[in-house]
Amino acid sequence: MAMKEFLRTKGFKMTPQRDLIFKSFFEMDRHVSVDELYDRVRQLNSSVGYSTVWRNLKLICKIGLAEEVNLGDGVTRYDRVTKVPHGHMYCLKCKELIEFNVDHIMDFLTVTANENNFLPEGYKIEIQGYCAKCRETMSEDNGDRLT
Amino acid sequence: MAMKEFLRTKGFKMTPQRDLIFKSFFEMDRHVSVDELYDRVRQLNSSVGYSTVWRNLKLICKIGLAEEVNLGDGVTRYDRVTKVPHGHMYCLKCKELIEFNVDHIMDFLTVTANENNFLPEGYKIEIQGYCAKCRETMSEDNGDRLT
DNA sequence: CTGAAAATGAAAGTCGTTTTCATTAACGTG
DNA sequence: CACGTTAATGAAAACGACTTTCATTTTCAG
Ligand SMILES: [Mn+2]
Ligand SMILES: [Mn+2]
Ligand SMILES: [Zn+2]
Ligand SMILES: [Zn+2]
Repeated sequence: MAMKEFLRTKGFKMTPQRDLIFKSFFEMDRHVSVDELYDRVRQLNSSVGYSTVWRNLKLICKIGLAEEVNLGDGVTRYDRVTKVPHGHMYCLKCKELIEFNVDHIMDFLTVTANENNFLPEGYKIEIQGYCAKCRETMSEDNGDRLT
Repeated sequence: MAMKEFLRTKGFKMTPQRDLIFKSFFEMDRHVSVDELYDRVRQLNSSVGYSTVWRNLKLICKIGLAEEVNLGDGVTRYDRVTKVPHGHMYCLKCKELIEFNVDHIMDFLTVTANENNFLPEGYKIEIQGYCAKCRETMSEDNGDRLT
């Protein structure tokens, strides 16, 4: 009942679809795309519409429980919000996202913003490349171009 | 003639359109989108096609003179490559991109990648928020929600 | 010059995202 | 509970940046 109450205070209603979508999102791996969540939700209730999943993902962001992540591959992913900001290592081959702690950097970024009179709303720290798993695979397949 | 030679060594040909597009790109503010460059090029030669501008921007990237920048607003921008990696402060209101030095951070990112056996190909360091100019405007317009 | 290969421009295609619209459901109120 | 207002839903269409296709033109090495 907690989520329902929370939503009410913000002027939103609870529905069976919404309940299912929210629960599925929080149970799945963070960083899901609309399609991925849609597929999962459909397994549990095949009548839920794509736009409903999309709208609820947006809603989850609006109420501050997730944020959109854009990695330049044309697909928006949704990342559960945690207290700790973090960075992402993004594998260009398997698309996996590995998170890493970023505390060391935050001071620097904050100061930089300040110096420029820039009001920060969010940060994005990303390393693109190839994950350990893919590096193995790739070096087996074809010499070792990557090491 | 320098660029023409350079292209030839890579198997590409020089054309009047290409020449115009390349020159326009390097004269404009970095971080242009296809549309922005297209508009500029059309001012100088209104018969150049959109796809030609697009293809040449891709080419500039392929030969290593620029890279794509994605900020999650659905528009790809093209950033001239410089020896120094840098971060971007991205104004959510006026879309301006302010660059900042990022040397302090690179060590940390390199080490982080290493620890995870991740092979880095590129980095993205971004601060999203509101630039000095927009902050002024906004606080005039409506109290000072932003300070 | 000539011919093979690359480049161009217009138009069409792609694909994830977003909006529209008619209908249904939620839920505070009486 | 019944009601009325308002939000939510699902299907389909619209959107828009990006990418490809294809017929034609241009480049440039030989
Ligand atoms: Mn994350
Ligand atoms: Mn830049
Ligand atoms: Zn991988
Ligand atoms: Zn601004």
